[in-house]
Amino acid sequence: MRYKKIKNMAEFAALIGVSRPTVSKYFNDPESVRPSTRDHIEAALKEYDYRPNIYAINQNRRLTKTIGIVVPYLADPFFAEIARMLERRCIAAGFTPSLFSSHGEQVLENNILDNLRSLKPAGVLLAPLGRTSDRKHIEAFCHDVPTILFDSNIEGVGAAFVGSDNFSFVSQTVEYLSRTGNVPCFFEMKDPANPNANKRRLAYLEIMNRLNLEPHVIKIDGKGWSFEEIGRQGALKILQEKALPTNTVLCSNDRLAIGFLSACHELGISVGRDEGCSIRVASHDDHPYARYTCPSLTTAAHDYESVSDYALSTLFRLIESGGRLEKREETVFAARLIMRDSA
Amino acid sequence: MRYKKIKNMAEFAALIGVSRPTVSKYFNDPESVRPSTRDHIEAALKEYDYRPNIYAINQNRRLTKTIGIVVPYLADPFFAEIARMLERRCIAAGFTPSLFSSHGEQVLENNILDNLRSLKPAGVLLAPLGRTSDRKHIEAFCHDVPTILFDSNIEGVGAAFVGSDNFSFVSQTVEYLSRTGNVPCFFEMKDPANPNANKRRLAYLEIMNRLNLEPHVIKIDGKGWSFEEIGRQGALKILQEKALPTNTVLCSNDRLAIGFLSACHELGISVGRDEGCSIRVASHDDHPYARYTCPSLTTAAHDYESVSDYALSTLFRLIESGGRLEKREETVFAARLIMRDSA
DNA sequence: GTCATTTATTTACGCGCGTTAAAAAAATAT
DNA sequence: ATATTTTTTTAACGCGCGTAAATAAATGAC
Repeated sequence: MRYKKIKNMAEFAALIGVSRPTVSKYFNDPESVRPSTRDHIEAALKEYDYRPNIYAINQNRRLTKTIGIVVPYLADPFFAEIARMLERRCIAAGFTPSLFSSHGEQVLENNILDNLRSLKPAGVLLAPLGRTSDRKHIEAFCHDVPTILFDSNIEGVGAAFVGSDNFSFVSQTVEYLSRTGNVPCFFEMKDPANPNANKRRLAYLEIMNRLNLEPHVIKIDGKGWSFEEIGRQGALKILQEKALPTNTVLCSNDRLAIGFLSACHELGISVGRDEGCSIRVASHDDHPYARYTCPSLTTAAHDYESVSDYALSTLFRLIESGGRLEKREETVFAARLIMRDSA
Repeated sequence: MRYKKIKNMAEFAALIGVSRPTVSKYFNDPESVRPSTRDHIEAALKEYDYRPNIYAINQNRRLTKTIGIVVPYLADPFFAEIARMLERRCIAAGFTPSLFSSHGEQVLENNILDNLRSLKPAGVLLAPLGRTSDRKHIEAFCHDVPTILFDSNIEGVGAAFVGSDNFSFVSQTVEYLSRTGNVPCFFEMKDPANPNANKRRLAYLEIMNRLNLEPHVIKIDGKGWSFEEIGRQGALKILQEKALPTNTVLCSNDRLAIGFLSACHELGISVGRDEGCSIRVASHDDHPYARYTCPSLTTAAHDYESVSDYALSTLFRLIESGGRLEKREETVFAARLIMRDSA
């Protein structure tokens, strides 16, 4: 590395004895220049440290090499985990991921999309807030920017949706639970923000109906994204009132279940599939911490890998085809039952 | 909102009957134009939707209004939580936060810093990987970009460090544990990536020495960022070998403790401060999930609020003073003991 | 060694905005 | 009404790079 600081591409090109357009070509696509000049430039890049001004580069480009990733709540390890996978794959594909969290608020989601639009990203992967999203705003955004929705679907918005098959989650847990013990009741928030929650309840009702079993849905109060606390409070109430219709509880998602387990422990109620236990708890998502609850949580796992892989490959396809897909695609991946100790 | 799309500032200015330099002035500082013209422009902005091209804006600026936030591992809820607070405060202060995760890898940390440099951010908040960081690379970065380190300190690097006082964490937990029961042994990873871990061990040794108690440090194998699994495996080994020197375990951090609790449950060992329990477990961080473990985890809490507030206000001070502080500052905040059920 | 082909150079313009200096206009003071 | 101050306008240049056309040089096939 040499001392002198290089101001711009012209200076760099002059310094190494190559014309500026050639250097420009190199940065746009290293394969587009002759191997000998490529080597020459690359050797020079090691010597002097020069990086093109990205703002100048992007000013004229209609699209950049940025990919926006928007999640509703990054402090939720589920989204942190999927964001991690998406980021890595973007980098591997030569794009620059840019990560945003809506922190559960519509205003922020809208602001993020506004900012994102002016970043002129090649494409965007958006996991919307769900029920609290500003549908029109998102629609307008998707109209201008190639966008794939993931996790939460909004009918008709975005070029495609990639997510998990809620029916498959619930059918597996319900079947498993009813084959191994008592019939499960369904434990969920009264007004869930996430549309998947509604799908899961409907799936529960349908499956119970098919199996000719009586369904019980327990709806608890609470809003926001503190699902563990909401689950805990809801569970405390139900358990203290002894209002649990069966000894098997199927939570809508793992974070509620974590709260439920916490409440059980507080009240001295033993949870698990063992003889001595008085209650079974299962749920959905396979949250990164579901393995470490006490007892470990029986749940239905997202196919994280497939969802993130497919979301990104769909986005690349969308980008390559100029931002339009023939028709809106919806792809969901089946869950995998993870049998642990809680049920 | 009108139909026609506005290409650039000149077009917008012409459309609303104001000169382009005035519009430019307005965007740089709305206060710098006469109230009447300000109102006029703002009314027009509601009517037509025009946003200046950020790439053109930033091309000539030496510094942008971006603030980079870099954390070592975003899938760790601790960092997700602090990142959330930092982002919100940046937005409130009129900056645009840009969040990056090193995913535990040196290569990625270096790449992020390289990219960040060319983003010309007004300032950067960096929580480095720690032991696995490339010190020279970070040093070079800090030389060019106003940077505040947080969470993990690297001696002499960056304009300032803001974090938590590890000694205060450990002194409180150790005192509490030894006053309420048996003497604690210290449970940690053999080669912790995070420098705080070393400080915590040293603090433990010193405090035990002061209290005239015999220290026991248990070092377990494992590398990477899967602390829960590492803690679980380590605990299983120790517990099965019955190699625990006392019935009170102080884990270096909450994620290890979560793994420890999981192992205890698997082996049927009851954890808690109650009579019937055979072991007590405590730790440090007050991880967002520490409240929901079974039993809930007694721990020492970071002062998240103060750390993030102070880190950002220091950064703003640094930015205002042109990227240099008189001398490198180190600020640490005391912990707060959170007494729950595990010890 | 010649000719066709590929690759590099020269020259020049454009992008959208920051910025500045001088001139003009508007607001305020006298 | 005039002088003074403040604000806006006009005109013009620069930033760092993309890109296109014409020209020159290097390469490769025969």
